[in-house]
Amino acid sequence: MEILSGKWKFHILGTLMEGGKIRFMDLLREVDGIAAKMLSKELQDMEMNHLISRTVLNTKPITVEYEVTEYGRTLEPIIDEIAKWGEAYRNAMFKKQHDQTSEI
Amino acid sequence: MEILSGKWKFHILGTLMEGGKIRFMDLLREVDGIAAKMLSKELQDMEMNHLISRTVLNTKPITVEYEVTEYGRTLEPIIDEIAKWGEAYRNAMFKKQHDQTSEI
DNA sequence: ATCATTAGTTTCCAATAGGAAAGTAGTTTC
DNA sequence: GAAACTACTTTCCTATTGGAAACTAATGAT
Repeated sequence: MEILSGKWKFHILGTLMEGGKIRFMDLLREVDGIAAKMLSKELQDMEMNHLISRTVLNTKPITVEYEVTEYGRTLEPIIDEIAKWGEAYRNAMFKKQHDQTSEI
Repeated sequence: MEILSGKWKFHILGTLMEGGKIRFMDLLREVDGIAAKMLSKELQDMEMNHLISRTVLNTKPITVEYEVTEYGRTLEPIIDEIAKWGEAYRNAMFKKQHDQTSEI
């Protein structure tokens, strides 16, 4: 699943799946810790893969709404399965202080 | 799922799940395109996360067998769900020539 | 002695990922 | 006219990822 690669796509997609249509700035606030550049890049990425749709609204300051597409919804079983796993095995935390992505 | 991050973990885990116990050199041959360094690193990573086990056998030239642990097996629903998705939506390839993560 | 096979490790390097901060541009409010 | 809000983009920089190739070390075969 290279289409879900990167640090943020799962979180963004999860947020959009439970929240429906969400504007850029609201995503920036809801996805904790993400920078504008990353959010923009990840959204473009997922839009290119047709997982989400982008709609520009002609409001006072323009706003842009993002939404999971029908195609993106087909990923829900996977996202759900992962969420389920997370809940079930979160307690079995086998990570240690010198975590695997770094050196000894 | 940072524990399944990287280019190879899914492939290695999938191979081990269907193949049972597999030796290093056999994995190197079965996981197409992987370099020894990467295989070694990813196996260590997954061993640290208790997804697989490593067993040294005292054969003529020593051999090392890798196997999915009981804990690693708990990821099977996720792997299966992803495989299912891949089969169902492989045809809907929305990736274009100037693709963001790979080449053509 | 040299080669092959086992399971790695080491080195060197290029490409990608990711973050902080500032900038752009249009509109509206004070 | 300055500040604020929208949605980004740009720049600069560091860290991580990943690959190719060579190397180590033990053992066995030719």
